[in-house]
Amino acid sequence: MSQQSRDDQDALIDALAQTAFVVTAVLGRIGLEHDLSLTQLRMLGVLRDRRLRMSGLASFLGLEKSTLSGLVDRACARGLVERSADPDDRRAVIVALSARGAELAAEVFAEVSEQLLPLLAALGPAEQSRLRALLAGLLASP
Amino acid sequence: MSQQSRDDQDALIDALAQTAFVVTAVLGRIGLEHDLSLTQLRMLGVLRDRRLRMSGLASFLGLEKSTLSGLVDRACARGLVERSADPDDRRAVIVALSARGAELAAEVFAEVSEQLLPLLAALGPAEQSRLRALLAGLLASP
DNA sequence: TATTGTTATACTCTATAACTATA
DNA sequence: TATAGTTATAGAGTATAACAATA
Repeated sequence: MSQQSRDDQDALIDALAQTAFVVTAVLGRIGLEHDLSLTQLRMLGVLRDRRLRMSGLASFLGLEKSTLSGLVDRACARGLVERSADPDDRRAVIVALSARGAELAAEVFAEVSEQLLPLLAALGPAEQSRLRALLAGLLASP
Repeated sequence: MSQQSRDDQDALIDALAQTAFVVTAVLGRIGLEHDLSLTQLRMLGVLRDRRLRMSGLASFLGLEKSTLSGLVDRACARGLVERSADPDDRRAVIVALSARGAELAAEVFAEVSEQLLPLLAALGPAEQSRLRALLAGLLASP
């Protein structure tokens, strides 16, 4: 039993797309309050746990290296990230959060949690666990 | 029991954000193949079931009216949407999909389903139902 | 006067192509 | 020759401010 009709699947896909838009909108709004585009926000998020070369960061974000040059330029000018030389390869440039960038990233991502939490409050604790497990399954699928 | 620890909630928020990025990436990639930005894609999606005035469409998409003017200009130039007069208010402009726009929208959104479905295959039928219900609860919350 | 939409302007994000420096 | 980054250029998306036409 419990067959999935075409309509059921469509409804799920719709729900997923809408959820994506809602979450993205929250990220965008919080970013805006700190003068950060979604891309800058993602960059800060990626750099929270890592130091990367320009090329590595570009492929992480799915951007061309020329795009990243501009992105890093602007973040650098604002003192959020820093470029440094790679001692192993003099062509390469390492990008890392500055102290101020790390501080801002922590602040922003705390706000994100804060603003998504009320959304989650619509679900009970058991349901939250269940949702977490389901999304984990989804994300693991490659 | 079944208390939610801080870490559990953070994990759920992380999963939500990642899901949003994955879904958005799929939408973006399919859009790209048809020379449609995410915003153009959303506009087509909104106009699938509605005819709207410029102002209505702008607020639907969360954009300034001036932004929408350019967006509609470009979509118009490609023959995807059409402007027409509002008989009730000569200041207003009605935007609607053209025949070709409707065709493209149907095609693109069929592709979206096609590409998200395999992701969903990671879950069994009962889990899909459960996820749908949970997301619906989430989206209903505000 | 207030509202609807467009235009002018400016900035960010994005890619492609050409270039420099290093490997 | 090939790779890492930057620069030049161009186009889309975005907002603010000024404007025209209509209500």
